[in-house]
Amino acid sequence: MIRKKVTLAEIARIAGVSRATVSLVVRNSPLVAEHTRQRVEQIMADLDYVRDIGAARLRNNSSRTIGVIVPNLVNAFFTEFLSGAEEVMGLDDRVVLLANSRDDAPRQDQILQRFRGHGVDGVILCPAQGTAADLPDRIRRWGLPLVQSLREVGRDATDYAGADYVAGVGLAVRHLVERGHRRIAFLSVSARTSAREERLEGFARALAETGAEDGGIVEAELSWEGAMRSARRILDLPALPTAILCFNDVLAAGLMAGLRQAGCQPGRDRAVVGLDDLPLAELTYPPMTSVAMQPAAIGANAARLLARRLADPDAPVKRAIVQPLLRIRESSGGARC
Amino acid sequence: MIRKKVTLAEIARIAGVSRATVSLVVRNSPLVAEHTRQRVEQIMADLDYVRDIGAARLRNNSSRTIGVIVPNLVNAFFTEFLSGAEEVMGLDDRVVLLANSRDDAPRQDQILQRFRGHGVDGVILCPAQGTAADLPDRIRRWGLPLVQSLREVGRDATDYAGADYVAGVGLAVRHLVERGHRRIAFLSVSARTSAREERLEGFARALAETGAEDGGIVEAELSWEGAMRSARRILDLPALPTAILCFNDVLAAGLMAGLRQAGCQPGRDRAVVGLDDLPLAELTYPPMTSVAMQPAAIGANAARLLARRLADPDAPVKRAIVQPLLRIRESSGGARC
DNA sequence: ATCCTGTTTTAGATCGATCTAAATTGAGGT
DNA sequence: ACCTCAATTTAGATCGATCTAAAACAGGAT
Repeated sequence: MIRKKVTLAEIARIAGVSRATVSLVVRNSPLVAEHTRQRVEQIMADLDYVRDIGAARLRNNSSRTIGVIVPNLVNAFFTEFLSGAEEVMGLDDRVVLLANSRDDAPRQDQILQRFRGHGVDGVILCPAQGTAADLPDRIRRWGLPLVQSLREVGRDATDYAGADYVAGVGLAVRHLVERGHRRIAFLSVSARTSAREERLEGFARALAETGAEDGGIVEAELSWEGAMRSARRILDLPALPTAILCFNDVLAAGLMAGLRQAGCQPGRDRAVVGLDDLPLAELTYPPMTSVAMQPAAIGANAARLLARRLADPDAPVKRAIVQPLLRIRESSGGARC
Repeated sequence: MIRKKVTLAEIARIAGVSRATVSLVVRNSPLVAEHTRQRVEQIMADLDYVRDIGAARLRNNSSRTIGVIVPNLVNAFFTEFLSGAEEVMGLDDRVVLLANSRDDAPRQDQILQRFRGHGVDGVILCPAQGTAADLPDRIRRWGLPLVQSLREVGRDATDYAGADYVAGVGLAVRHLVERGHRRIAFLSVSARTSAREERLEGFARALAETGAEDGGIVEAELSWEGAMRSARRILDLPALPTAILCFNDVLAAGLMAGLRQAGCQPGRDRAVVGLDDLPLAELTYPPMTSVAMQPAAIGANAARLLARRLADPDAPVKRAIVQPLLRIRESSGGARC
């Protein structure tokens, strides 16, 4: 019942032409005569021929496969990113090899080896926490085109797709200042990544520009529960901030739950602002003010950068930076308690 | 600076043995003498040899690649599923080709062809809405092992990994009945999938078993906003239900927002219960009672079923069904207005 | 020395598509 | 009839690893 695989050679035999000719037809070469092309295409359709891309790659070195490595598949930030990248790759008839580094650098190394063995044409990498700064260089020496995204190591070493985190944090801080907040705290994460540094830098800069006071930087584990537990530490800060800006929406949501548990109503007693504007920002109570980083657009950019790099390996290094948008909802209200 | 690829032949030349021997070393065959193995392995390590899996597949027909097709990459239900599957595949040193069908059957067909061309060893498919019932058969005729998951067409046609949706809905209904609700509505989706049918069937069955009254079945578009708009229609139902069970958490969250907008407080005035227990269930206000379907566990099961099928193509068809768990929070409170 | 046996190693073909360089075809010009 | 030139087609090698079937080798036993 299971038919044996239909190959180029078989099509050629039936059509009475050589394998080379059929190969030209498959690749839409203008070299074949129109009537030959039609006959061969008819036969391919009849026999349900599927071109073996692996075999093709062996010869011409293009697998139409790209690897994508993300540090997390639960956080919507990364899955929207992935979704954007997959979408654009599909348009180009490329296929995505997916792997989750779980933010673990050794695991990430393994994955890269695996991808290498599978002959990917290029890699989109969101580097795990603790990735060695020379990783981009090592990858380059393998002859593997690389685009970093969302995070990066070795700044300017490779093409990069991201959002302007610094500006995004600036939007949030200015919004809070306009609402009359003077002392703003930042709920950060412990994991050291470029995304964290940029957000912290944006925070410091925006404080300087607006003249608002640094309400303190508190670190939480990157999880809903971690942020919830951090509420206590924030309320115990020597000089109580009236607003708290959070590293991302997940932390902001957890913090809001924690504050409420401690009898403090976010959006009324304390302002809370998130970053990323994930769908969950609309679901929290009260709905969360956040800054949209548009991860799907970043993913799409990353895919386009990689496509460009594959087309021209010697093109100059390029950065595609998405501008963030402030989404005002209700969690950034006043400060009464 | 870019070194040429290191091949088996090169290792063989340097080690002074044949390609065949090196190949045996690569595959950990017991046929090679210990000292040869060590010498060869040393050289492979020194030269940073990476085995070309594509070339290997061409000969022995195993690419250690499996395709996963999901209908959506934004809904956490599917990304958790994906995460579970990717995880287990990685343990087995397999790699995941990911694609998003966007719940579109023709697109899904294209993807399958693409996967076929890439020589995947097998496919985990969550069939798109409107998938032809004979698709599993067609895929079988291609000689491509298939596991369906989360949804299925042509029941019992293939291995299947899922959750017991019928039982899950039963848990929710019984919980509501225990809380004193007698008239329960169901907020469903328009997209026709086996998951929808099962949940509806579970609803009908649970009503029959508990003697509760069918409060009506309302359909919404599968999105947060769609559910929000449906609140009006539910409140306009001829006989107002005291509780609404929703097809999934996304709908339940939207419905809760819509109800609140209409001046009805979920969890106090009307009970709302979701299905799936996504992380967002903890973030809604009030926190949502839901039934955990454990998509990550389902994904892991799907991967294991496929691994089993690859090991033994003639094994009998098997189903792996996860038992759902009721998570009681606050949205399933009383009915006062 | 010779034969046997079990252990290691290997030459050469193979998977399916593509590349190179060359052959074939056919039309038009002389 | 012969030559040119462009348009088509093709034989054969090639990519890198694995398979098959057979060869080489070592260590006893005779």
